[in-house]
Amino acid sequence: MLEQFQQASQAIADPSRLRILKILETGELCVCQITAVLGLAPATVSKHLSLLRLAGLVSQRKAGRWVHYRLANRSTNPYAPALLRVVGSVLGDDETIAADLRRLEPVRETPLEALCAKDSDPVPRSDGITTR
Amino acid sequence: MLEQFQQASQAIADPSRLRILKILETGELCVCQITAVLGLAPATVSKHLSLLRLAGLVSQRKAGRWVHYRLANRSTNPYAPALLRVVGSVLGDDETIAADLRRLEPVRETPLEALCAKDSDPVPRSDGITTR
DNA sequence: TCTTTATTTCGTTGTGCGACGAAATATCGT
DNA sequence: ACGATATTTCGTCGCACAACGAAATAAAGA
Repeated sequence: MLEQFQQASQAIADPSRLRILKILETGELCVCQITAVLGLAPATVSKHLSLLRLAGLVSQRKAGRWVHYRLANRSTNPYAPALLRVVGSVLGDDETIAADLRRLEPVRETPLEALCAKDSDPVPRSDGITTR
Repeated sequence: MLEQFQQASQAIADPSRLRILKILETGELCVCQITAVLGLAPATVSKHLSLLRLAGLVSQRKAGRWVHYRLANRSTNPYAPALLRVVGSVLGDDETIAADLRRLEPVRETPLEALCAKDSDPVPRSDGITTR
């Protein structure tokens, strides 16, 4: 019990995972879309998603080559709903989160085949800082 | 903003700090009382309390030799109230927390002068495990 | 003032985790 | 079956932190 609460609260206590949860609030996303928005290495994003899934905060759905993640509805972790509710009620005015959501828009427009292609253009950050 | 949320959620994502918050829900306590209940070294408890205070989850009040801590009402951290509310609504049935509360009762009965004396008897754990 | 003691600070040690690149796995399209 | 690619796993590095003992600080009482 105490361990489960710790696991879930630890999962939301990381900036990258928080950013993932906030963009997932707009709906299901596949790993390469999340990677494009965050600007982190695929391995890093995958690890974060794995942790979020173990904590019961997100669930996954395999569809062909792609794995789609979404916020968990009925969670295996009894503390996930309350914590997800807090996350959802918060950080609406954070600049990092807002920038992620702006970067997410064109990502959602682009077909997965084009977005995930090896030589596809990275989604630029609005502040001009380049990652990777 | 993101940092403040991270700081507060990281603060609640530790078993020892969670135990501290849960016993503080019954009211103000001084450091030596908390130490007696948790069975951790004073330096460790002090560090945890310092972190909780930086995160805006608790506030302190100095009274003579003793420093009393309580859950923060009006916090410096905008995310503290929501997270404290979650903590308060949860873990009522956890055995570790329940044992802490049982150990807390006699601690509250004992005057601080007797409780904190160097050679005072430690409050035994109900499960027989001895710490330190 | 001197002693006692509650609390904090300091320094150390062991552990956990976030980041990445490289390698392994799985699935699609040819 | 084969090559391409999305995702995960593995191994590593650097850093943050939980725990403690020892030393420093602060306040009470003699």
